[in-house]
Amino acid sequence: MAERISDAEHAVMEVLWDESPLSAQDVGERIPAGRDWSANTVKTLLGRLLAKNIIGHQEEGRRYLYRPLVERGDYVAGESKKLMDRLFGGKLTPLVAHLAERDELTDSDIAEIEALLKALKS
Amino acid sequence: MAERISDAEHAVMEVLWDESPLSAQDVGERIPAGRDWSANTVKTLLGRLLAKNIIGHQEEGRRYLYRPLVERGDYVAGESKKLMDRLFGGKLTPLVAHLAERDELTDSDIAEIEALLKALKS
DNA sequence: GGCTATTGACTACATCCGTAATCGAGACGA
DNA sequence: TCGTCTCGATTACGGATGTAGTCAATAGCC
Repeated sequence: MAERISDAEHAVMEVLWDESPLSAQDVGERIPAGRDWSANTVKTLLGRLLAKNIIGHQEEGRRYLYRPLVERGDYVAGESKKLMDRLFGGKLTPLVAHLAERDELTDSDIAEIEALLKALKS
Repeated sequence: MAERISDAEHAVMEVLWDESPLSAQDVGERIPAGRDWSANTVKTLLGRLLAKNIIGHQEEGRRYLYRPLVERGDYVAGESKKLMDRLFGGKLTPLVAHLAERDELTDSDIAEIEALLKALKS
């Protein structure tokens, strides 16, 4: 397992993580606009995710309802780790330092993170 | 520009970011073990990176020396942002929170980041 | 001057990805 | 019962990717 989730597949997963189980049609309706897919495309992606055992299905009448088999948290953890490993030698500090250097952290971001860290230490 | 760098290409870039200019052969020798590429593979990747204008070359005798045209920092910034946008709504705080929750932050990580943030505020 | 080794260029090819059309089986209305 | 609509399954297809072989030019060796 631990099969790769492609970008298009990820969009489908976000829908299912947000709400499930859903039919193929429901998923299609919930795909964010901009990603202008035909119903067939959604079905193909669901099929691929099924084949990879990343989602499961249950019959409901003459159609399927799909639900995630993988927790969003697990997926997110894996992706985050991959990025940190690849670009920051596996450490978060350089990532934060990098963002700070790039002025991509506002004062309120900093305050939020400080508060979070304070809470973690208690 | 701002062409996509694939995974295999990224391995080549890391070598060049670390040291440049290098010949194709030098790059091949510096690719980390485990990634067991033939010399031809390295040359193909260099060619693709050249075509995308991500690296440049200069003649040195009858061969080329390659060097990056893109800063590692810029690349890293883009990738980090992409991850945060995709998984954390573009905010760093949830990423930190997520890692903390997963016990992927040691006490010394937390201390380091706190020190970093403190420095940022001054 | 011809043979051989090196180097970049070009070609190859299987897989994955994004996107979608088509097909076949069952459900449903006429 | 027959055509139609709806689903999932299968097939399609161009482009990117990972990996590598072959070709043509050149440069050095004998």
